[in-house]
Amino acid sequence: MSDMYIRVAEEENEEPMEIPSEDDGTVLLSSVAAQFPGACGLRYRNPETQCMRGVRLVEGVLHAPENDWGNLVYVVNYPKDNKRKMDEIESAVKVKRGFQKTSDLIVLGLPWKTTEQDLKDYFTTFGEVIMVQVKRDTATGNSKGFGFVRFTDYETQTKVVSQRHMIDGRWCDCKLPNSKSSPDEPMRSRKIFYFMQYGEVTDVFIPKPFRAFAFVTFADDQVWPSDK
DNA sequence: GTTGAGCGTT
Repeated sequence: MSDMYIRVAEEENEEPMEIPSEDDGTVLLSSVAAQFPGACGLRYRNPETQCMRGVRLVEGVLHAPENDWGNLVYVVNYPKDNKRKMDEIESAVKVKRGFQKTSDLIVLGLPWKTTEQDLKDYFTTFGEVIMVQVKRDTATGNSKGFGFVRFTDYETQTKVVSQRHMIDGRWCDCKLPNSKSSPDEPMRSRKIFYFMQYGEVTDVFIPKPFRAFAFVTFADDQVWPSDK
């Protein structure tokens, strides 16, 4: 009985992992938790009733149903609190995918000759454009050498802000404007949830101006993404 | 008729 393993998976349809049992046929919860951090128990689907059943757990020791682990795949239980966090992660992902607002971007370094049509033609190659502006002297009509652009999709905005742009022969920069009309930055608290699955987050730093990356500090010095 | 870091007449 010293070389027995039971098969355990994160979810019913996922790749099982073999977890060693003890000499008396039990399995230590700590053995499960070593492979599935945060685990608080096991469950399995009863072949007769097709219902999920919990595995008996007494003082950190998991006991085989009917004194035989059989060839079943056991599924890891996590505390409800963890489940709640996972829901928050999923909703945060939805926020990123669907409800992220765009803002006007300032375009610096434009050639004097560049028109709004030129700007629209250029930026449309990245994605759908809501509007473009070239700022001009009201008296002369001459370009001031900068303008604004707004995109439909936040993904497009992120892409555009993260690189430089060759427009009519000059390198230009797109940034979030300092001044008005930027309904941004309620994202700090949301972004944290992306990393909560990897460990406790102690700090999040998002560079200003926005440069499409950020620094996340963990309490633990060894955090790795799960390999799914 | 010029210029080259910045921040938006409506």
